[in-house]
Amino acid sequence: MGITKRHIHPLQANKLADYAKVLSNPARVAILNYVGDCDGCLCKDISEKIRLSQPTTSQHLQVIKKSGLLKSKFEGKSQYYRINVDKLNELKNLFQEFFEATEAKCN
Amino acid sequence: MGITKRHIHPLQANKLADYAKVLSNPARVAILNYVGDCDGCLCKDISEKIRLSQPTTSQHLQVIKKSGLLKSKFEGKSQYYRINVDKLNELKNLFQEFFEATEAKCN
DNA sequence: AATTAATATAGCAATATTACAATATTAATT
DNA sequence: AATTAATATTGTAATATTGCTATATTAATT
Repeated sequence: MGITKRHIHPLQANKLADYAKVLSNPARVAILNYVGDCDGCLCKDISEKIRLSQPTTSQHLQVIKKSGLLKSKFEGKSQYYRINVDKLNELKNLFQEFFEATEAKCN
Repeated sequence: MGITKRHIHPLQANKLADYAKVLSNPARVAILNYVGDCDGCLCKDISEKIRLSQPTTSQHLQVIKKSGLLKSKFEGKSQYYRINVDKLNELKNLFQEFFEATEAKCN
């Protein structure tokens, strides 16, 4: 035991929790804020901006990218990160629906 | 090391991450779904519904309550949980603003 | 006062997360 | 070919999370 029992919960609950987990670390939120600001960001720049080491930043970037919220493009040895706006909208709607559905039940 | 470095991040990033952490476990999302449905739920009923033990459910309830998303009232030995709709709205707006602000930057 | 019922707490084991330094990989540049 | 620069990977340590069983607490009921 000690591991989350995903299989006993509804799919929707697992999905929301998975996305929430991406946002559950302030470094990742800060990264998303910064990547939104610049237009194509490098890992090195991000790591300096958020003041975490390059490897730590790289790992966070991979976690966010795996969720689909970030996309990236290599140009030579440089990898430029951008927000995936489609995915961002998907999340916005998912959270919105959760909050509204939960609120609607309370009447 | 190994602990999240909250102090290096903006307050807003920490705040969003804290709330996201509450939603980052499917059991807690399932609890919120269920408590929304019933009108005043008991820990025991919730634990049966979400199929986790009573102590585990109790702990999740405390985590959610600490965030403000749930409120409760004792009647005798029974504790009735309800959604705190005001807090729910606060979260809805917080997430909404995050998604919209992030999206707005991408233009 | 003893019993019952609802909830909370303590203690534990398994696993996950966070962050780093050191190193490896990769691709452009000299 | 050697160097540089950007990123990724490996290994590690500290801490956090998840869930359980066993037990404690609390308040109503008998």
